[in-house]
Amino acid sequence: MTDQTTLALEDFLPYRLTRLTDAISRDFSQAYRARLGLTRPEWRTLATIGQFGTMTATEVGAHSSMHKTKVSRAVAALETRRWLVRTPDPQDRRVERLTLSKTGQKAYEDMVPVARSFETGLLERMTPEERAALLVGLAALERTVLTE
Amino acid sequence: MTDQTTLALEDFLPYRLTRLTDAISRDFSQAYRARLGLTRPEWRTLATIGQFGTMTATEVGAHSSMHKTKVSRAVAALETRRWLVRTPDPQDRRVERLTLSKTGQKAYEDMVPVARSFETGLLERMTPEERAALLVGLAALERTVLTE
DNA sequence: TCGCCATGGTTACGATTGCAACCAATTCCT
DNA sequence: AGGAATTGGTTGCAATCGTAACCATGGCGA
Repeated sequence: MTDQTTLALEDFLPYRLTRLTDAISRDFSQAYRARLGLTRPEWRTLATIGQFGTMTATEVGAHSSMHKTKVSRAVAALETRRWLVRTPDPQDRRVERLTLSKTGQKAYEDMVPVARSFETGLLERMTPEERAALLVGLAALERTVLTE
Repeated sequence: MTDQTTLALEDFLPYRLTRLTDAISRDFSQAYRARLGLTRPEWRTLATIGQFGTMTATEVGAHSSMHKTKVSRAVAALETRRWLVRTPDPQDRRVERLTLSKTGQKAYEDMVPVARSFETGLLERMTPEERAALLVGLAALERTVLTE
C-alpha cells in the first residue's frame, strides 16, 4: 500500500533512470577518456561517423541526439586532433562532408571492442530473463517517449 | 548477424539510456519548472526532504544521488524562497537540520500528484507485460551498476 | 529576378556543474 | 590533553552546456 501524500524518490521512474544513466555513462566515459582523451560529445561523433562513414554535421546530430553546437565543437576538436577531415560539398557550399582520417578510423576500431566489452560487463551479471526483460522494457519506453 | 567492426550506436545500451533519460527528464523538468520555477537539484531536494521530513544536507545528497555542492546550492535557493528552514543541530554544530516550511510543504504536496501523473503518463502507453519487464530490467541493472 | 524564408554551421553569453580548496567542528589516537 | 585525521558544509574556478543571435548559402514564390 503506497502513501498517497508522499513520493518515494527511489521508486520514481525518472529518478531511477537518471541515477542509472549517470552512473553508467560516468563509468563508461572513464573507460575511453583515460584511454583516448575524448569527451562524451567527441566520443559520440566518432562513433557516429565510424558507423556510417561520411556524414554531415546535421546528420551526426540527428543520429546521435546531440545539439548542433555540441556537434560543432566536437567536430572542431576531432579535426584539431586530425581524426577527421572536412570536405566542402560541391553541390551545396553550406555543407561539410565529415570523414574519419586514417588515424581516426584506427581510433574508432580500437574503441569498438572497448565499448562492446563494457556493455557485456553490464549485462553479464544479469540472468538471461533479466536481460530480455530489460530490452523489452527499454524498447517500450523508447516507443512511448521518443515518438510522435 | 552483427558486424564486428562497427558499433550500432542506436543499440548501444549506455547510449539508449542517456537518450531516454535526457528526453524524460527534460519533459519532466518542464512540467515543474514552468509550474514551480524549480531547477532539477532544487526539485530533488524538495522531494527528498518532503519524503523523509527533517534531514541533513549530507543525507539529502546520499538519498538523491547529488553531489554535496549541488545540495548546498539547492538548499540555499530553497531557503531564499522560504520553502525550507535550517536549524542548527545542538548535538553537532557542524550539522544543519533541514525542514520544509509550511509553504515548502504545500509546494511538495502540490508537486507529488504532478510527478505521479507524469509517471503514469509514461507507463500507460505500455502493455502490462512491458511495464513488468521494464521494472525487472531496471532492477537488475541497478543491482549490477549501483552496488559494490 | 528579386525578396523572403529555411537550412548548415559557428560563436558569444549566461547558467550550471564538478573538482579542489577551504573553514569549522568533531573524533580518533597516543 | 593535544595534535592529526575526518566530517559537514560552502565557495572559487575552470570547463561544459543550451539558448539565441549570427553569417553564409540555398530554395521558393510572385
